[in-house]
Amino acid sequence: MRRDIFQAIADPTRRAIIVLIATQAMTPNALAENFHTTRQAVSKHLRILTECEIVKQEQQGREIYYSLELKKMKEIDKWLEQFRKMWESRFDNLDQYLAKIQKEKKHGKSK
Amino acid sequence: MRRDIFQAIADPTRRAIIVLIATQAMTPNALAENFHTTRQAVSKHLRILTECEIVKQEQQGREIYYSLELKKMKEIDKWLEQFRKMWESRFDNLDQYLAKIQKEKKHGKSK
DNA sequence: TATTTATGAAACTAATCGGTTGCAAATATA
DNA sequence: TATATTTGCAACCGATTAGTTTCATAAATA
Repeated sequence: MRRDIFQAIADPTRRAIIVLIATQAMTPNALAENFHTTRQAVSKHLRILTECEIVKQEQQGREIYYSLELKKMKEIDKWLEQFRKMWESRFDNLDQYLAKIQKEKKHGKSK
Repeated sequence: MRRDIFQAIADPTRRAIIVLIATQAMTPNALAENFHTTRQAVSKHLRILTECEIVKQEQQGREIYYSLELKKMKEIDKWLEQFRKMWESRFDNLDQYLAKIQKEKKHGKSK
């Protein structure tokens, strides 16, 4: 299946699952209790998240604990990087500009 | 239409559009030249991006220039925040630990 | 061993998605 | 004014999506 992490986090239920397992590993049954869907639906979401390597499994007897693969979240962050530079540079430049003209006002024009 | 920013960025063409207009405003026609789809398909993507307020329009005669609404990108960043805290505390600590033991290997145990 | 529990997978369905073609409206140009 | 250009919108279509129900398997428990 041709799924990437951006499609994976497009679904609100999957985002909620991601948030839930971020702090502690959970079983499909425990996860399903948090949603108004069947356990099987949650299982399908977990399948997709597993395919994208966003979650990892750890079997314990007949239970399977799912937990978050944090480094995959970093991939989204990496894509955002290019825009972060922009919004940071815009405001930073404004700050610098304001600081500059304020300095010039005080001390007279000096490079 | 029940669309949010996460669904908006799920489509690769829309992500490419976002990147293209991030640096300079562009018309639908100019944008369409960058993809193997019709202008109308690009127009539909722009409609979705507009509904999500990810892009803003500026009419100039019969042309419409689309540009990025940077602050919407920040919303994704905001969601990522909760995970960033985690990976920074985990991986940065790991990096520091690795750097530390490497240093100790070279120079002998020194703080 | 028989039963219950936890899980994934298959088959099906209604809704949505991304694309197309065709058209209408508005603006620029001949 | 007649024509060309730029654009958005509607209607349609095949593929995908998220959900359901049903079933099979494996592990725990009675």
